[in-house]
Amino acid sequence: MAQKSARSAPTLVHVARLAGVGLGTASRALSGEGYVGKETLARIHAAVERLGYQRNELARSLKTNRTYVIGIVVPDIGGLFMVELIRAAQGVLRQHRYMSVIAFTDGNSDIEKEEVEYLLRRQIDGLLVVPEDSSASYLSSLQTANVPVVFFDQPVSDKDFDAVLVKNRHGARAAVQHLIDHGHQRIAAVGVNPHLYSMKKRIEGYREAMKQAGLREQLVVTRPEDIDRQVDEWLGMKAPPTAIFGLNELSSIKAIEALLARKVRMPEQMAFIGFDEIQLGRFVDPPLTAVRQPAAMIGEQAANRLLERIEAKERLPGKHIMLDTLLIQRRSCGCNGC
Amino acid sequence: MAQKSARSAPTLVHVARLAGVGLGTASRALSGEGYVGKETLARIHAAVERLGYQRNELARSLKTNRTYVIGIVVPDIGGLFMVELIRAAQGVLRQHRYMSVIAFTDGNSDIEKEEVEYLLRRQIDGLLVVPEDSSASYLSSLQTANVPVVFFDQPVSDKDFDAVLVKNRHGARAAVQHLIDHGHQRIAAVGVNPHLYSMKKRIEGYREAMKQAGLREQLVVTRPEDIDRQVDEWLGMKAPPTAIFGLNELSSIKAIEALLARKVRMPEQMAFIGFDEIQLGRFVDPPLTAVRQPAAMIGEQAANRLLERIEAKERLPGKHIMLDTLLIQRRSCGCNGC
DNA sequence: TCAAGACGTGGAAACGATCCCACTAATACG
DNA sequence: CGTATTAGTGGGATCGTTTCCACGTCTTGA
Repeated sequence: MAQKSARSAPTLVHVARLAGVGLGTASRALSGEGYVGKETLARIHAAVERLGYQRNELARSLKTNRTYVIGIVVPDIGGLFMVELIRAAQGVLRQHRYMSVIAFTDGNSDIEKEEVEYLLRRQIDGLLVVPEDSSASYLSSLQTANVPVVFFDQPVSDKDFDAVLVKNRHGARAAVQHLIDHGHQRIAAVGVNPHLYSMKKRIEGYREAMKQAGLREQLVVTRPEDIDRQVDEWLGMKAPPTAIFGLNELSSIKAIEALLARKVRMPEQMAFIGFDEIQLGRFVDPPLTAVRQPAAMIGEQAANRLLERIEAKERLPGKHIMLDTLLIQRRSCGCNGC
Repeated sequence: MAQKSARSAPTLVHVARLAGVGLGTASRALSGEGYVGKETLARIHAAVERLGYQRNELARSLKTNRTYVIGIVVPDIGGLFMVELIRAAQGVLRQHRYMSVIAFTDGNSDIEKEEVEYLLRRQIDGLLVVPEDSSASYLSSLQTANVPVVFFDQPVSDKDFDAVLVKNRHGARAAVQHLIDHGHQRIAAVGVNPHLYSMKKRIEGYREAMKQAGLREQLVVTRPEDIDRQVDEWLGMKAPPTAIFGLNELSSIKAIEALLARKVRMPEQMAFIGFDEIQLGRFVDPPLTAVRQPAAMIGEQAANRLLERIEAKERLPGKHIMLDTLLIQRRSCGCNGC
């Protein structure tokens, strides 16, 4: 049981009473809608001041059917990518007077479903979700609750929903092509979480580039903790790869960690490009070349689209927004100084 | 205006009607409190199923005066420290069926006040705050709203409030002492944000250690972007410092960045210890020695204390919980292999 | 002079739950 | 047999707002 103050918090009724006005008038005065006399207004404000009145947003939301709360559901907040993305989305929402609540799912779709449904019960006005898999089990709840949703980073199978995506396939392909342009023939790729949409697309990109150049794929998708061993294996081959492509942040971190630990010279002995920048990428020797995702832009675009949907009176058709990646050329790929 | 579904969401009234029972009975059935017949229960559940009923938590909270929402207010989520801390707190809260909403203040105390007051209006059940300065302007609002609060990382001047803190002074002192034990005489310290409580305490620790050893202080507290220049200046001195102590995460990053850029050999030419671990600390050559804060523990302890306060019927006295730091000895301090 | 508007106001009915109270039936106990 | 007690139920008041409606009182302009 929550403790109660001796005198519990003042309500609008108290304010109205103290100001000597009707309840309706007090409400109008504070919401700023509708007529209210200048002098009355002053009296009401004085009363508010005196009592330290704070409006109860719960009651207000119940009546207006509007909470001004947006739920953001993401798997995790490990890397910079998510942080930036969330921050950007939050910034946009905040400007429109929405507050956001963030829920983490740990990459578990059951938790994801649970959180989404809980948020719906809380009557949030909108939802931003990085879904764990494309067949999210709560899609029907969303439909019936009729709450605007925008998906991030991974689309859902139902075409009625919006999604903001980056060109994973295209970005991966460009990165691998860049390695090929440097003359590499044996290019290995390493990743985790094969069921993720973005991972699939990046793998596609890798494959396309390799196939087009007539090169043999060396693709390993595994658990993070096995990457170290994998790098070892590659280094031990008679004809080891001369370049590694890290398919996401975590893979890149593990791979780089392994390479650094073995004092492999980059890029001479092994070139490297990662999808996603990693925090130490700029400092490490050599600085890491990487495919940068426009995290902030993803966040902004998603938030904007969500607001659009919330404001819209009619039902909007689903829309996919595709964003470009950018190849940040530093030195681990063999470029120098660019 | 939020769009409305053709048929708006079903309420308990609809459920009760469909099941052919009274409103009260339906409520009791779903909350699980009070008597309700076995057969009736089944009928109600069937109705819930049929209608896809989801309880409206807003209405419920309004009546029960309990939201099961905790606000977490932090300056920023730049580094690992905050992420870990928040995650830990959230984990504990989640287990007790509380959901948390996170608000960022950008280190701006006006935003901080705004966010806290907004959260209070939303009738949250408790608050976890990393305050920007100890004289937080909204303390009186907190008192009158009578909402349980626990402060993190920095206490507020009012002794009635709880705070979970780390032994900043002690940790800093131990780190500097460690450098002294390695034989260093000229130990510089660099930091930012002098008004922060934690920064002040660390500076105290640095000073104490230096004074006790009879060494001359070389302390610079400045803006992050000036650290590069500062390191330059130190390196250019006739008798340059032989060790640097980074007073927090950001300072350490900037300093290390500067040292790496100038290819300063560590620890031979310059030893380094940072307060707070930095993400690249483990990978950089040499691996960085650092004072580790028990981030997860801070989060847990704070969450637990908050729950204690929420559950308590009487008014609890303010309590400070102090946690130990840990010196992670890697190689940048001159130790090797330990 | 009178009707039409603009201003300004108070009261009551929601919003969707909880929960207390009153009431019935059936069982138990002396 | 009378009276507690337990199990089960329905209804209404209530949480703190917003919002609609009715009803005044002034200005206007024809």
